[in-house]
Amino acid sequence: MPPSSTRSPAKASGLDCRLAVLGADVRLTPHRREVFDVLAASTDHPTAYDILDRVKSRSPHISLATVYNCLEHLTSHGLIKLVHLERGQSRYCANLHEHVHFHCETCGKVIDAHPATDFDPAKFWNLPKGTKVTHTDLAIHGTCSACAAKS
Amino acid sequence: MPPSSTRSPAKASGLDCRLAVLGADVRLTPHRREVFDVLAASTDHPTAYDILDRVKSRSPHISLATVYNCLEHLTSHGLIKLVHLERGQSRYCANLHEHVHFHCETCGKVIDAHPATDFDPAKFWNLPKGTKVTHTDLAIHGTCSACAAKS
DNA sequence: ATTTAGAATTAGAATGATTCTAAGTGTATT
DNA sequence: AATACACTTAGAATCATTCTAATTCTAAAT
Repeated sequence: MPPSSTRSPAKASGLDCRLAVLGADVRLTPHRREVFDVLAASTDHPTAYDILDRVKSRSPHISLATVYNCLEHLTSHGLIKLVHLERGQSRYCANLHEHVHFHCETCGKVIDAHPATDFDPAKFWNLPKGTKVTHTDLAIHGTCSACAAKS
Repeated sequence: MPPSSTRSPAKASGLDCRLAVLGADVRLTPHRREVFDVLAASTDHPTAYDILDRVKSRSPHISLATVYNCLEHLTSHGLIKLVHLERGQSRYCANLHEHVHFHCETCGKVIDAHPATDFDPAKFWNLPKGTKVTHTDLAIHGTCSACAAKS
């Protein structure tokens, strides 16, 4: 029986886990919760396969399709972000704070970089009139300090 | 017979086309030249398939593999750029001026936006010490003016 | 408690994009 | 003419992702 008189708009299932993110009370099935927890505990921007491997230690029978389903659900509900840096596998990121991605072209590592000051793309680039911006994705490519030290 | 006494470092073949880009004298085979010309004449950030279709009007027997080979060659020689905005097909761009990409999430259109003023990512984001930046990729997602007007 | 409806999960097939392979062709130098 | 080597090709192979159909699970209705 639900605790409040009206049903939550998002139907719950499974163990009915909840996650308070950005003021919203999102309910998650056990698998979705595990996928989220794995990603939240990762700072290396794992791919779907990486996440499958990590979730398997807790849920050995989870399938890749379910991981993709969970990631899609979490992404569309704004709990995680999808990162496209290169051709090939997409990466995922549970850091919801405003940030950009530094991508080392030598070792492939991806590092979050947080803003030092406010940034408004409209100030720097001439967008056609009437354009509405919902979000921006900045990827900074180069060599990380560790790789730069080696060469 | 080559015009100068020493051979160009990049061996030429075919009709030995040349292209002066960014001060360099790049030699191109006919197919590479056609792929470049098609892309240079396009402002819509075509995919490899789009480019295949357009090149076919001049060279009906060109294959997709050759288009990919040519695009890879042109990209690695800095004559064109690869653009990753979404999952799925990559797009290509012959605009070598500093610019960013506006991506309409409604109609999928991609528009180049040129800088209104100088932009240095290091001023806005805290990168670890010793990091070397080679280039940045900014994608601005939103709704283009045409799609915004419709809704 | 049982039934029902609908969402979640699964394995595996299907799709789509890209890369690889091996053979063939062409061009330039020997 | 012979050789070497880059370019091109078709098709196979690979990789990432999505789809499909069957199954399981949960919550609500009976």
